[in-house]
Amino acid sequence: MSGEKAGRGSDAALAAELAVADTIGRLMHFWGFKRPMGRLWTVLYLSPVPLSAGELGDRLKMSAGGVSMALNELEQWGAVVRTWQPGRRRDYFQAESNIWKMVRRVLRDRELTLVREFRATLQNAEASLAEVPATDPRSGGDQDQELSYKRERLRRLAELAATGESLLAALVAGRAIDPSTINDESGS
Amino acid sequence: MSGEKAGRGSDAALAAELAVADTIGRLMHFWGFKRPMGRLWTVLYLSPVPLSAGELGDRLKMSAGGVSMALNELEQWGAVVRTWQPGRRRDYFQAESNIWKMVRRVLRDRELTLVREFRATLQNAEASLAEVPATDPRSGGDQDQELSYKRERLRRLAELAATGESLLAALVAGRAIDPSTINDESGS
DNA sequence: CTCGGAATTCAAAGTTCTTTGAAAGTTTAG
DNA sequence: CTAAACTTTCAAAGAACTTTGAATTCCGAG
Repeated sequence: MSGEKAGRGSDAALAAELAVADTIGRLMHFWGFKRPMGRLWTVLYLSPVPLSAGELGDRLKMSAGGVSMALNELEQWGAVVRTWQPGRRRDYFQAESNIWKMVRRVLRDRELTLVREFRATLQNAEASLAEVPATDPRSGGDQDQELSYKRERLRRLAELAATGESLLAALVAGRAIDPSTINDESGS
Repeated sequence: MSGEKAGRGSDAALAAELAVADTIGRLMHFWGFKRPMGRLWTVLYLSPVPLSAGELGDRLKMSAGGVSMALNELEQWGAVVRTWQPGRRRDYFQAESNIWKMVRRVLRDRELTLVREFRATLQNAEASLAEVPATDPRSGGDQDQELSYKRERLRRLAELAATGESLLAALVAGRAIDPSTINDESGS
C-alpha cells in the first residue's frame, strides 16, 4: 500500500493533503482560474522539494497534457517556478509561496483590466446617449425624461467604476483602502 | 422598426444599453453569478420605471423561464425588488441601486462562508497530520522532515485564511483595510 | 548526429453549466 | 367559482468549458 514510487506519508496525511488541494482548487476556480491550477499549486506549496510533472500527475490523477497546460498557466502568473537540475532530464517545479504577491499580480493584470474595459463600455454608452437628438414630436417629453434618467445612471455607474479602479490600484500598490469613500446610492 | 410594444429610445441608445447590460453580465458572471442576472439588473437599473418580466424578456431576448429564475435569484440577493401595482396583474421589478450595499451582502453571505469552509478544511488537515505517529523505522528521518514542513505550511495557510477573514469582515462592516498587515512569505 | 525521455499541442470525448419551452401552479378580476 | 393572465418548475436540448491521450515537437546525453 505504501512503498510506491513517490507515495510517501501516511494515508491519512495523504488524503488530508489532497483535500486541501481540492479546496484550494475550488477556491481558485471560484476566482476565475482552472481548478487543476489550484490543486497543482497546493501540492507544490506543501512539498519541501521541487516535483516533476510526472509526480504531480500521479498524485493528482491528472493526464500529462493536463498537468503541462496547468503548470504553464501557473508559471505565466508567477505562481510556480520551473527549475531543473542539470543532468536530470525532466523539469522540476516549485510553488511561489508569497501569496499576497500573487494576488496583487492578478489584481493588476486581470481585474484592473476588466474594470478598465468596463469603464470604456460605459463611456461608449454615454457617448451614444449624448448623440440622441432630443425631444421627439409630441410624444409628451417622456422620451427626454427617460433619456436623462439613463444618462444620470450611466454617470453613476461610471463614477463607481472609477472608484473601483482606484481602490484596486491602491490594493495593488499595497496602500490601505477605505470603503466609506464609496459614494453610492442616489434615489431609486 | 420603432413603435414596438416597449421599444422606446433610439436604436443607438438601445444598442448602447444592451452593450452595457452584456458587459455587466460578464462582470457578474466573472464574479460567480449567472450572466443573465447581470443583464437583467442592468436593464432595470437604467429604467426610470419598474418593468415586468415580459418586458425584460423581450428586451433581452430571454425565455420566460429564464427571466423568472434569474429574477428570483436577484431578489434573493436583494439586488432587485418585486412590486406590484394594484389592479395590474403582473409583477413589476426595480433594481436596488445601492451597489456597495449589495456587494457587502455578497461578501458577507458568500465569500465569508467560503473562507470559513476553507479554514475548516485546513484545520482538518492539520489534525490529520498531527496524528501521524512520527519517525518511521530507519527511513532516515526524511519523513519527519517532510511532515514538519507540511505542518508549517498548513499553519501559514491557516494564518493567511484568518487574515483574509478579518479583512473581509472589515469590508463588510465598512471599515478600512490595510493590506500591509498581511504577513505572508516565509522561505520558499 | 541520433536516440529516447519528456514536454507540448490539440482534436475529440466527457462533463458541467445554461437556456429553453411546455406543463403545472397561482392569482385575481369578474 | 372560473377563466384568463401570469409565474414557476423542470426535463431535455444546447452551449461552454475541461480533460484526455495520441501525435508531435523539443532537448540533452552520448
